[in-house]
Amino acid sequence: MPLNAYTAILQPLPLLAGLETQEKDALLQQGRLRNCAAGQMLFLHGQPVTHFYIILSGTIKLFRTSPDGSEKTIDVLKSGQTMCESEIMDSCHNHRVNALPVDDSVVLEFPLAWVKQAARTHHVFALNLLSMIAHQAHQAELEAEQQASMSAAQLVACFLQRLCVLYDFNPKDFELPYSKGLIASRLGMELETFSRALAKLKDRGIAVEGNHVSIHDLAAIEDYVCAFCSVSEECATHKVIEGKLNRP
Amino acid sequence: MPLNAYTAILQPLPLLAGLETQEKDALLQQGRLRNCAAGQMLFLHGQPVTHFYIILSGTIKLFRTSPDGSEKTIDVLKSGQTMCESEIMDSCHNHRVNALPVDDSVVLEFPLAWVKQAARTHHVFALNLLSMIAHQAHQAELEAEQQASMSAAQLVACFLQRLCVLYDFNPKDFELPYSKGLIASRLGMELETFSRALAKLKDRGIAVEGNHVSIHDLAAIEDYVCAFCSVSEECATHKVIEGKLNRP
DNA sequence: CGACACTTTGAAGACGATCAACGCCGGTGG
DNA sequence: CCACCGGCGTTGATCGTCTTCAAAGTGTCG
Repeated sequence: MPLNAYTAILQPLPLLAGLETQEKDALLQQGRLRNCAAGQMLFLHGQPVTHFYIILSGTIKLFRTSPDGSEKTIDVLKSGQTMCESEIMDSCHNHRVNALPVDDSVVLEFPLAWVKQAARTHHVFALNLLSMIAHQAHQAELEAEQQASMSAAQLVACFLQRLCVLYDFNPKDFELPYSKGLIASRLGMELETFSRALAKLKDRGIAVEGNHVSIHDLAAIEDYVCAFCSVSEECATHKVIEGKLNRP
Repeated sequence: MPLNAYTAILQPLPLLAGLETQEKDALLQQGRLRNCAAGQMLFLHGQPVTHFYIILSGTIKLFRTSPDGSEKTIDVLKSGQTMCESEIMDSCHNHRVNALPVDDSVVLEFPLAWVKQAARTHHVFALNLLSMIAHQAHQAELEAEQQASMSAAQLVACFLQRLCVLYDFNPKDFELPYSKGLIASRLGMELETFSRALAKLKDRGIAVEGNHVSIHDLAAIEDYVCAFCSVSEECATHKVIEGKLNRP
């Protein structure tokens, strides 16, 4: 069965942390593998929530559109991330966002009942779920705060750092995993503003040429960005990045 | 026992929905009543989370301070609302905000173990908790989006509407429940901006004199504000408000 | 009455959005 | 092989909105 190909993604899943390998396998077997072509909506804002998803490969954009036509990217997800965990639990059982694969993607999809059943039978699963949702709520709050209090350039610097952690990139030298337009939208700014922000970051030791990024002088970036993080522990991102830089 | 005085607040609590009256009472008995003088911090950002709180009377401001001294009000809570439900579940077990009573307030406080125990023994409780947290996460996201896409005046109009629902005010005629400075901070804007926003709203049928507010011409407000809400169902606020206006 | 917190108003400045034009590149079709 | 096109990104100029600083007005409470 083709699920084996994704063991490296599925076994370390935080949602399943604390379960035995066999228990994990038993749960995962119940999922349905689904290929999603780039550009083909996976689900729509307002539709009833029917499934829970684990992304196995590709990139999926979550966004909302206002009646006035403007589009806000809520998040851009990669393999190993999950979709709809909090939408499932919200009392209004409709999707709160549109989901659109940016690349050709593969997801593992589970019916709602699966989540409820898993939460009932495995206490750990329920706790993991709660913890994930609570954490996401926190992140959303934090991001909102940062968007309000940081300049465009700071937001970009911050984003690049997070990117390195999420994708395990070496900050000195990596490629943007998706287009600048998408990044700008993710950061809630116009493409022009994003472009100008990159120019400003040149002076601060972040060089971006085309899709290639290299971050030098981490200390400077930290001063620039982290002064606005509310609490040092919340800036654990930097720790991870430092680790990367100091290694080979 | 003095808890009886708050029956009107405690019995309809969404967190306890679906439990028998006696079960609710048994759970609530384990809480400790606590008086909080205005201006005395209830807990601090970064401290370990030790309790879960139900607000019985008064008003409590949740906020964060940046190292640069600026202060962001996350929320302003009233009786019947709860604190720390999602902080409890987050894996980092520290407070993410400061809590400061604006008025002299009374809270019912429960140790962490109480929440975990209640979630274990009452399935409904666990589900309510999850649903609340998921819903809050959604609200935070939505608010962030609105802050980015609406003008100051629109945000204020929107806020006043929500205020009417939360406090069961008659939109034609009510008093602001706390200071304009606090409202401005809650909306993520400067007091001056808030003040100017009120001036603009005069033309649109929202009159504010001192602490007194009267909203006429609800249709106009809806056009003004709701065009930016992502989906009509999410604008249920308006339905409630209309109900109020059409009554007596 | 006077101190003080709260609010309003004015004027200047910063920042991002918007509009418009241009450069760059890969693909398509003659 | 070259010309044309469309998607993507950059750059410049302008505009509106919010913040900031400063000053004056309002109210309450001793």
